[in-house]
Amino acid sequence: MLLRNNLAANIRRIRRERGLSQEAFAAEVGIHRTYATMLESRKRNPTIDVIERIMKALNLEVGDLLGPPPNR
Amino acid sequence: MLLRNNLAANIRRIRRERGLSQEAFAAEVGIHRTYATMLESRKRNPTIDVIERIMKALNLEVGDLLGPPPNR
DNA sequence: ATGTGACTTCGAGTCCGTG
DNA sequence: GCACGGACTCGAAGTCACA
Repeated sequence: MLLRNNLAANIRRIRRERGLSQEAFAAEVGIHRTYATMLESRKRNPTIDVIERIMKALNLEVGDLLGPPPNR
Repeated sequence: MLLRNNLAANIRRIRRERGLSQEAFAAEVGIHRTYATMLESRKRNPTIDVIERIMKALNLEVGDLLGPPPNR
């Protein structure tokens, strides 16, 4: 399993758990709306600074974002 | 604590635990010698693909690399 | 509200070397 | 063996128009 895929799945899952649209999520994190879309579709290869901003904005641990997503 | 700092400390710690030089470590992971130096000195902002290559090369979990380093 | 292609700028990542 | 530097390429960051 690729880290990039874990990230995509975890973002989408957590974002929906919290009832956020991609736009609201992007605003929280401080990234562009379209960039958020691209992360969820595994089209980009983000740096750890971006990962960090997501973690801080959503109060997450690294495992929550990059670990294997719960299989559902 | 910044993710970039965790990474730097964890790489250096694990690399030394395994008795690898920076050069040997870089060769294992498949990155450049000088880039390995820069990661350990927190001078660069790697992508998650690089993180992944380090994890796979050294058989690590995300928490081992990006989590808070053991305080010793 | 989500997704895509295209664009510019700047830094990720490599390669040469030095002390 | 490690830190640091300059010069280079290409891809990530960040944005937009449009569907």
